[in-house]
Amino acid sequence: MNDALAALAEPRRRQILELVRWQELPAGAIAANFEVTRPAISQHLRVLREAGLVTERRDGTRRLYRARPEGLEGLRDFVESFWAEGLERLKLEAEAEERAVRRAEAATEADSEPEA
Amino acid sequence: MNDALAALAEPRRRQILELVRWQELPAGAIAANFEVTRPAISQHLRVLREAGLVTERRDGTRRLYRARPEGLEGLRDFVESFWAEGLERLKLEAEAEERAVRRAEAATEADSEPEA
DNA sequence: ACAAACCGTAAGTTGACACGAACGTTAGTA
DNA sequence: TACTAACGTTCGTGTCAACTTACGGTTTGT
Repeated sequence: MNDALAALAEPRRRQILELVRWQELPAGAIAANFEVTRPAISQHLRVLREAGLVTERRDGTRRLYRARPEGLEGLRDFVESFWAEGLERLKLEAEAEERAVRRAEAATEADSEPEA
Repeated sequence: MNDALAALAEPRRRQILELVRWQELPAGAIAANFEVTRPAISQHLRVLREAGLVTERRDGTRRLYRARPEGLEGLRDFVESFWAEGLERLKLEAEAEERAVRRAEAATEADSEPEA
């Protein structure tokens, strides 16, 4: 999960990941979509591969890359738990707030009723 | 989503986020949990705040911070869609592979049967 | 064996960022 | 008003990563 976060933090690597999301593409074809040099893309592909976000398959002189969704599993679990538990916390606080308001209202009634 | 990824890429910011996940804490108390100086933590808190991952509330001279799970919504959607569609793609490919195997088996039977 | 195609690697440069030291700001207190 | 506490901010420094250029390696075709 840690590696996936660092790999995804780079915008260009997210673009590369989008490219090989549905298609299997050779490194040269991927590099042709950007304005940076081919070695730069090659380095990005290595980071993505070491993070488990892409697979590499050799076909003759070419190397074919493809997105690997399983590499996002750890990050998915992290985000999902943080998201779910965070909303749960907000819900509990909202309920506690509501109870506090009701107590305040009850106290106000108790104060004003003797006067009424 | 973009900002959240860059903010979470830093390990220390993830630790800070864990600290204020359930508690609301002042900057000094957060800094006391680490071996870096308070200004460094203050800068991290600013990054987290600008990324929408924490809320800041002033109480006298102190500033209280707390995790803000809604800030993860964009990143959650990104990861979730990539994850779900990726697994769907793998499933479709597995089915296509199975059909190819069946065709190959049928062709083998058709070749061998005339000899039998 | 030789050349071409495809790709990764090594070294150097540059920009971004985390960090520490010093200073500034706001709020509470005598 | 002085004084202190709790933070934030600015500036200079070191480090890391993305990029380019140049080079080396591997596979395919002749």
